[in-house]
This record gives sequence, structure tokens and C-alpha cells, in this order.
Amino acid sequence: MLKFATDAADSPKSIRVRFAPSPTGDLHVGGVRTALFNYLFARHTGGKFLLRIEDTDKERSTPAAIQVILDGLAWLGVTPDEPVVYQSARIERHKEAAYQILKSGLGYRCFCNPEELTAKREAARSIGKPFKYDRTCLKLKPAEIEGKLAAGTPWAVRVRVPDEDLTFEDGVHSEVRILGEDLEDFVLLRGDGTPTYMLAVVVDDADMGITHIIRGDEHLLNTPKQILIYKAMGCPVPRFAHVPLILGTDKKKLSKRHGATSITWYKEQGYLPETMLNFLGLLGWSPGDDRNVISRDELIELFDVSGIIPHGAVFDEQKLRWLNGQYISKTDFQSVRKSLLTYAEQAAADGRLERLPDEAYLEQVWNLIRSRIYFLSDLFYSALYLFQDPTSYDEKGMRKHFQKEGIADRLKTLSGDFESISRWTAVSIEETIRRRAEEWGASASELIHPLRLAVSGVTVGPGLFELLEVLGKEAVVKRIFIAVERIKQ
RNA sequence: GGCCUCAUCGUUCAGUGGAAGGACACGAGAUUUUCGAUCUCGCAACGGGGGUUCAAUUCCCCCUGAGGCUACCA
Repeated sequence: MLKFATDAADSPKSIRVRFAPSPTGDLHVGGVRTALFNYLFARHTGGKFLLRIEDTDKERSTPAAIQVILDGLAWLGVTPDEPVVYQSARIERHKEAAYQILKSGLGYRCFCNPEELTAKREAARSIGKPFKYDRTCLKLKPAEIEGKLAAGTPWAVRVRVPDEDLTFEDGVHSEVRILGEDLEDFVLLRGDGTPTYMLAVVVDDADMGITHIIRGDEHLLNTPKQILIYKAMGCPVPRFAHVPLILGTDKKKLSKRHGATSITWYKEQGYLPETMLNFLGLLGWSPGDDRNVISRDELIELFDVSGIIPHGAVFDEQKLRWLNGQYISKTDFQSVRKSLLTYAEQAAADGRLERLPDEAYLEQVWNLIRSRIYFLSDLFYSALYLFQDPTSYDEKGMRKHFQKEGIADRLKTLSGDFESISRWTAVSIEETIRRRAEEWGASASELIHPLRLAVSGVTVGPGLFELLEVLGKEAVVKRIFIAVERIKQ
């Protein structure tokens, strides 16, 4: 079997791959994975990774969508090695290629009415019969062609598909064979003179010197057609590897119905780029061992097309969430400082956060909480009490911890103790609490739980002594006062 | 309908011609400071049928199932 990466004939330095998205909306995580695999392959082999924006569909392409692609890839550091190619700028070249194929006799003019063909196609399908273009126009005599041209009948260019079977070696699926009889003479140039996708990809890939094409499985059946075009143009045929689709939990192609598919959403949600790189890199690809955590450098070092899994992979958000938690707990403040400030501004703009935190304080909070959050954004949702007094208390917690006889007095006493602590540290706080517990013949937890609820409003969180230290004496005393008022009600 | 692809725990990824392993999720316990944190333990899979073989999860065929493609869209 052919090895996908390189034979002796390939010079590693000359390997060129590309990612070719259409700018029609969000950047799909599946597309990002495809881009990543291409990027990793290029980096691993010392080749070049290019980006081509397929913006020929003017109805659906927007400049904003182009920016989304550029930003999404930049966020992950999956950036092209050469200037971005815009397909819309190359239409004349595509036409030229079609005329060349026409001239060489490998293509022919088709004067058939597209609407009629579509109608026939649908009719055939509705009775369960396969439909293939019947080559009406291939059989036209030169005089008939002249006549139609003179009459100004619009014409398209079709390629003539040879009758023999077509096989190619796929990097993921090994040999793929398509029967010649299953292929029809397809259109390269439409009646209005515009090139089809099939033509444009091949012309662009050929001109860009693309040597290896790693793309989604949905293109598997396009490949024989494209190989035909390469041959008709007299260009070398690249190697292909088709990556299975990313699936939703229902095993269907991952789409918006399954939830978020846009890489931008994951970014905004507070996923770290390292997380996405790790997760997407290991979704449908494996270095052959058990690892779940992998860095960009390791990915580059180990990536090989032979490690691509031949079946579709379900996008498991639970695992992604866990992985993000892993990275967050290992990330130091400086690396997320900017992002955190952005989330803080957002929270302030939304009215959730009263005022922006001071950076030194934010750093303390980060170190206190990072081992138990999953998203950067959690800080300004579930952990808002770190920045301002709680506005409510967990109901179950209140029943459990605030209804005990004498708890208000105990909290008040503790508050007084706190006020007289000269060095406000977790250690001194702990000593104070434990001393009181002993004096009252209570367990430490009988004081710890109500205190946690009083200062945070919730029943879960970081170790209480560390929490109080970070919150600061003043805030703690104030919050206990507020809670005591509440208990008395 | 036709064509193509695929098939190991619920999910993901390992694995070998000779008694299937990690991770997520889930469950239990521990942590006498909680927890969605941490640690420990547990649950859980080779779709079915034929072959080949002394022996198949592993190789071959069929079936079934799942997905994709089937345009003068990209």
C-alpha cells in the first residue's frame, strides 16, 4: 500500500496542503479540525499550509464570514504560510481551463436545457431509477453545433467521462473504486459562463501546487471526478485523504441542531485554545496510544495520516468540558489575564458585575478557583460572590445551616474574632474558628458550613479558610453582618 | 432508488490469531471543610451469520445497522 506522507519521489520540502472553506457563516468545528489536520501534516513534514477562501457563491459569501474564518484559525494558531487565495479572483483562470479542456476534445458543449434535465432527473428518481446524462450533445454533428451556436443557444461545457473504472488510493480508506458506468459527464462551465465548484477546486489546487489533499469525507465521491479534471488538464494528481465526519450524539453529521458547532462560540464560552487544539486533534485521530491530553508540539511531532480513524466520531461535549477544566487548572494568571478582563467587562456591561476587579485581586481569585471551574466565563457567573456580596442564599443551604439554634450569635461572635485578627491569613483564620468550635463543644464543620453560606451564598466552593483570606477581612465581616440580619428575619 | 464509506464499553481512543485496556460520563467509598475539586474502587463493549484456522474481536464473504454522496450548490 502506498504511504500517504511521502515516497522517495516526494521531496518533503515541496509538500503543500490547504484548507478551503466557504465563507458562508460560522466556522464549523469540523472545518477547524480539517484545517488542523492539514496544518499538522504540513508542520510534521516541513511542508506548507495554505488557505483558500472559496467565495465564488456571491449569494452566500460575506466579508464578515471571511473574517470569522481568519479570526478562528488565528485564535488556534493554525495560520497559513502564504497569502490567502481568494477563489473569486480566479474565475477567468477557471474559464480558461474549461476552454482548454473543450479544445483538447476531452470536453464538449452541451446545449441541453438545465431545467428539463433537472425535471428528468427528478422523474427518474421518483420511480427509483438511476439517472445519468444521456450524452445527447456528445452525439451532435458539427453542423448541428454550428446551428445552435449561430442561434445563440446557451451552452455549458461537460467533461467526457471515460468508460473504464476509476480507482485511487485514499490515505484513510485505502483503495476506493468507482465504476465508470456510475459516473456521468458532469458540467465544468455553466450555461451562463461561470465555472462549477468541481472545476474551480481542481484548477486552484493545481495552480497552488497542492500535493496532498486532506478534507472531509463528503468529498470522497467527488474525488474521481476531480482526478478526471486533473488528467484532462495534464496536471499531476495529488494524494487524497478523506477524514470522516464529526457526528452529533445522534450519530448524524454535527450541525446546529446538536448545539454549538461554531468555533467562535467555544471561544466566547471560555474554552482555551489549547483545549480545542487538544480535543479536535484527538477527535478522529490517534497517535496509537491511550493519551487524552496532548500539546501542540506533540501533535505536530506525532501526526500522521495513518492515525486517522476511518469512522465518524461523536463530538462529546462532556469530555471537552472536562478537558477544558484540566487546562484551566494548570493555567497561570498571566496567560488568561486579558481574557478574564474581557469577561469582567462583559459581566459589568450586562449588569451582573458591580465594578471591575482590581488585577492583583483577580489574580488571587484565579489561583483560588482555577482548579474547580470549567470555563473562564464561570468566574463571572457561578463565582460572582468572589467580587461582590451575595444577593441571595442557597435555599437548601439556609434550611440546613441557618436554622440552627444560636447560629446568628455564633456568627456574630466569630465576626468579632475576625475583626481582632491582626494578620489575616488562612492559618490565623483557621485557628480562630477551630478555637471557637472547641470552646463551644461543636465540630468545626458546624461553623464552617454556615460561614461559607454567609460569605458566598452557596454551599460549594474553595476551601473556606483560603476563601476568607482572599475575600479580605472587611468583606467577610460585612457579609456576616448581612447574613445575620437575614437569619433574624 | 443508485453509489461510496464505516462497525470494540453510553461516548472516545488502545489492542492482539491464544482469556479486551485507558479516558469522559455514570455509580459507590474516602477526604471528619463543602463541592460540580481530589483520590480509590466499581459498572460497562468486540452487531448477527457463515467461512479460513488447532484457535478468531483480530483475516475473507454475506446480512444488518449507521452515515455520506447522488446538481449548470460549494
